[in-house]
Amino acid sequence: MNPDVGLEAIEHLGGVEFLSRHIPEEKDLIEQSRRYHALSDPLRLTILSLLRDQPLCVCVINRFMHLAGSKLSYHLNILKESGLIEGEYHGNWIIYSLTEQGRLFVE
Amino acid sequence: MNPDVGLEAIEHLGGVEFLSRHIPEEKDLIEQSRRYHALSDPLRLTILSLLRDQPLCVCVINRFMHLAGSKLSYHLNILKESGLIEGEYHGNWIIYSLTEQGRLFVE
DNA sequence: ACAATATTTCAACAAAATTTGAAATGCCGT
DNA sequence: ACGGCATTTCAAATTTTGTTGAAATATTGT
Repeated sequence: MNPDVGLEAIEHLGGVEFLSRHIPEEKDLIEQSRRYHALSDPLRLTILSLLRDQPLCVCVINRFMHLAGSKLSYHLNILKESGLIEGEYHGNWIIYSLTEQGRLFVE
Repeated sequence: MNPDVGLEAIEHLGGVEFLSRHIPEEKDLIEQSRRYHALSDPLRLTILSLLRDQPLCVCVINRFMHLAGSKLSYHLNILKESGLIEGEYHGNWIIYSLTEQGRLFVE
């Protein structure tokens, strides 16, 4: 037995399989969910906000965040791996900045 | 010792605390990360896509997804709790649809 | 009130993400 | 090459999230 909402409209269009017409491919779903996962933590969202107007080194970020170094590093790495930020050595420090992708999610 | 990038520009504007000027409040950070968490799973993204063009009952969603009922229910609940979908009984079935918020993340 | 179906809830378990502190690495100045 | 600082890496412990199957709840039709 079927509900009175939603199914007929689909059945006469080609059945349940027709529903798949807008579903992204598996690999895109995985990439997308990976990016959302990177955004799914308050600490990481804070880091993105900090980088909004200028690149910053880890030490300055942490003047603000007050985390164990390894913890901050862990979160920076997740943001980096998902393509939201990038980091580069300048002398003794690593300066992180938003990528173009990352910028899409700030502000 | 401080890096040659990022800090002075901040120091003379009011120090590290000035960085906080764009950081959302804690409760907003938590709500935001909660929403992103809901989006951080391929199954859940698939459900949102399925609902793109029409509300659907759980049974029709599952004709497509082929999940254990309790598993589908678990994911539906996460989407609902984060405000991306809403469900309502129509007769024997619960019909889920995208909320306005949810619509922002589909397509 | 009862049977039948759709869906959710619950508790136990499994898997994945996060935290922690110690050790390693990278870059600079001497 | 060495010493010092910034940052990362690693493995173990902890916490959170996701899965499973059984039992509970909700709704309709009789």
